[in-house]
Amino acid sequence: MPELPEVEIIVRKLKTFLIGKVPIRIICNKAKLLKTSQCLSMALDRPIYDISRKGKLIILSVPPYAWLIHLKMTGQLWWQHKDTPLPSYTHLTILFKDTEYQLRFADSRQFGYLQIVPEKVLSQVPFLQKLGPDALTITPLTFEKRLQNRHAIIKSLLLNQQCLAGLGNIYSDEALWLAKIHPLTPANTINQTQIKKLTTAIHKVLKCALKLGGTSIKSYVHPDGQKGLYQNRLFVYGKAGLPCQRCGSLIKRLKIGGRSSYFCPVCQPRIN
DNA sequence: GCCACTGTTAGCAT
DNA sequence: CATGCTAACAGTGG
Repeated sequence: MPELPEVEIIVRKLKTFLIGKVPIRIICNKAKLLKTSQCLSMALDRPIYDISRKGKLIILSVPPYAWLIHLKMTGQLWWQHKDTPLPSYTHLTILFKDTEYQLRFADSRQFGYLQIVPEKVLSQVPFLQKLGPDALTITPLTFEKRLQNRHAIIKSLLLNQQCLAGLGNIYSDEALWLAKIHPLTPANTINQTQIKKLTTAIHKVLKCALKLGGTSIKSYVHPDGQKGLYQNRLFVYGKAGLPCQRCGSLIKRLKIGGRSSYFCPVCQPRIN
């Protein structure tokens, strides 16, 4: 569920809670969600220096280690007092020095993980190595270069984190609708003007979602429990059979690579 | 109950 | 290399 705006909001809020805090213990109830190559205790008892993200991956800088958190589809991070009842499917709990608050990692589908690696080898983590440029800051020119030799359809490439990092199913569909591009369009047939429009559309939809606290459809919450509001501003995602807010035609749903794609057949005509 | 669906990604086959 | 399919898992809704 969490795509770039949701992850960015989590990072911003975690910063206000966690910078300078010293993790002293990790309680792990589901071993496969905790990936550590070295002795775990080595990574504890050091202050959190910074928190950032690359695409949808959260990175806690805890020198000389980096803690990587991926929420995948249903992962949640909660910052809660120790006496607050545990959220369902809490698999990891991180305790800190001098506070009764805890960072809790819940994930019903158990696809997410916390991986601790020496900061030195961060650039060798395969997932990070392959990750494309960030969707929030990519320029039309960079985007054009990455699309020009690709035969795949644009919807698949927007979801491909190696092509562009940060978009998921919701914001891909929203951006294509804003840019009036059919999801099945082969990437290498999209002209410069359209790529520029698509880049602008991606930036616009991500920034607006950020401003509204992200999209809370199923499980997404901020670490303090607050929910996003962008689900009220979606134009096409999940809107099959409803009128297009631009032209009134009925929104269609298409299965692309096993994922639902929503689009307006009139605003987003198939050209190629 | 059963089946189809869900916001992600890695790994494998083609 | 590029692309497409499936699995990992658990919940929800028809």
